[in-house]
Amino acid sequence: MSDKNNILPLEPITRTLADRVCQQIVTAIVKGELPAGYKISEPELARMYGISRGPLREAIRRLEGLRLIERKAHVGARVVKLSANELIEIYHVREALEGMACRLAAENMSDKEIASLKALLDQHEQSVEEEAWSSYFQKEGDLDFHYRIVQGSKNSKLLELLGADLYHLVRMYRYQFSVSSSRPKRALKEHRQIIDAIEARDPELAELLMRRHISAARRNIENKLNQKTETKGEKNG
Amino acid sequence: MSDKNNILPLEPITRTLADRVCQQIVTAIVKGELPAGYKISEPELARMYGISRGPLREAIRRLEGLRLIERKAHVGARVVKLSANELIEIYHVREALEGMACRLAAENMSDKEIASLKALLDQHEQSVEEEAWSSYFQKEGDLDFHYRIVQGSKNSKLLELLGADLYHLVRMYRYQFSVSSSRPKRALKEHRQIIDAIEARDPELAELLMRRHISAARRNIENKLNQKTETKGEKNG
DNA sequence: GCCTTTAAGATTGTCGACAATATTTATAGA
DNA sequence: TCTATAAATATTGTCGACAATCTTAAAGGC
Repeated sequence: MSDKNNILPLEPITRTLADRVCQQIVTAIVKGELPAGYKISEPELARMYGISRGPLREAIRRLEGLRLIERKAHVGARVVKLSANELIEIYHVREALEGMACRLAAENMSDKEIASLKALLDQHEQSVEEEAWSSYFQKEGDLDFHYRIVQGSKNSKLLELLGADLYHLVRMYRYQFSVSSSRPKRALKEHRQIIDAIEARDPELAELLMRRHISAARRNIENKLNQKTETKGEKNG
Repeated sequence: MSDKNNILPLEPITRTLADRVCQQIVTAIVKGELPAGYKISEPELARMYGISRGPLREAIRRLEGLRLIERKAHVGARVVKLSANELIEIYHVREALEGMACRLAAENMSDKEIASLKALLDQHEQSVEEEAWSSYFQKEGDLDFHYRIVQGSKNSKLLELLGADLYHLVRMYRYQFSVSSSRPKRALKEHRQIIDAIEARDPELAELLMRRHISAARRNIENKLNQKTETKGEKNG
């Protein structure tokens, strides 16, 4: 209580330089400020963020763990450039993982969490009807719903995998392709069905509905991609 | 084609110090030479492997990505100590992920891969009947089967998640608890059913069987753990 | 005798410099 | 003019030392 801790940060502003810079770079990549495929120069980034190469390398290593950058020995690191195929792959993984999360959530989610999630959906519905359901809120709101279900599964491994490894990639994709979830009302309805199944403590149904929900999103993307390639004309036919 | 490449290593002997040391530490952890919960001292390990702290920190950071080490800022790193609960969690994740992998494998696995996998099962069966099906071969053989199916899914994200994040943890668990798969003949029979479903190109059935297979293994472990806690007596009743 | 405070020790975080490797550019030969 | 070799450059990998932080232990006060 002396004069040493007179300024103690309310938020964990910084635990270490690498931590802080890592978060900054994550944001930069997700928002596209560091574009996909960008070659990362260690001295350049170090100068940009005002730190030495040591902590920066630590941050880069962590970003690699998050699958946001790829690195080759003696060559360097690049921001990942997810192909259409990889995006489809991610949705297959989400279908499996979030389906299981939903099943477990139906068993382990507390009544309080369920009530809170239903309230969130009410909020979303209001946004939809006000047609203020645009861009930012939609994206974050949708992910918020899915994230809460994963939390409700009470399975820390699921949370790690979906949260750390896939969450940022999906966010990056949505930002850069500015994907509107295509049919907000339809998605909201499916969300309601899911939470109803969870509230009814019906694991089978909850998993089934979540898998359908994500599977539909995947097929939607597949269709869009097919249209694009058709528009482009036949290149390698 | 000059004298520069006269000695090109068949195996990637060493790409970088961090790479090599990382693999060494993985093996050490899996085999229990670095016991669970062990406090990792950077100077000590650096001296042990004859490298500086720089590459060692790089390796430690990678190990953290593989979930084999947990680290806290300014405190240090410890070898993970997976609890019974976490082990169950991992099996839930495996059920979801490998179920999906099996579904995709039924669609994407080549006839050649299927034939090869059936040959592998013949080999396993022979080992069982010779009762040489003990310890090492059993563990690695089982994982080999599962790994090949994941490869057959042709989904690189699945391969990353199951290969990098979960594979080593399962290996570690099997080594340290020296778990025998309880019923080798039963497991082999289930493996045959699975490959049959894949060969029949029946994704639904393939996924169902794989999920049952892993789910059964999980319940088996749960039972053993319950027996243990019962034997221990009631502690927090 | 127990708790608080303070100081010592050890460990991790950070930095700048050097060495090894890959890429690029320039030059010589066909 | 094109190709291949070789030097030059830039980038990454590695190292040792210093600074900040946490842990442990001891001393003083209540």
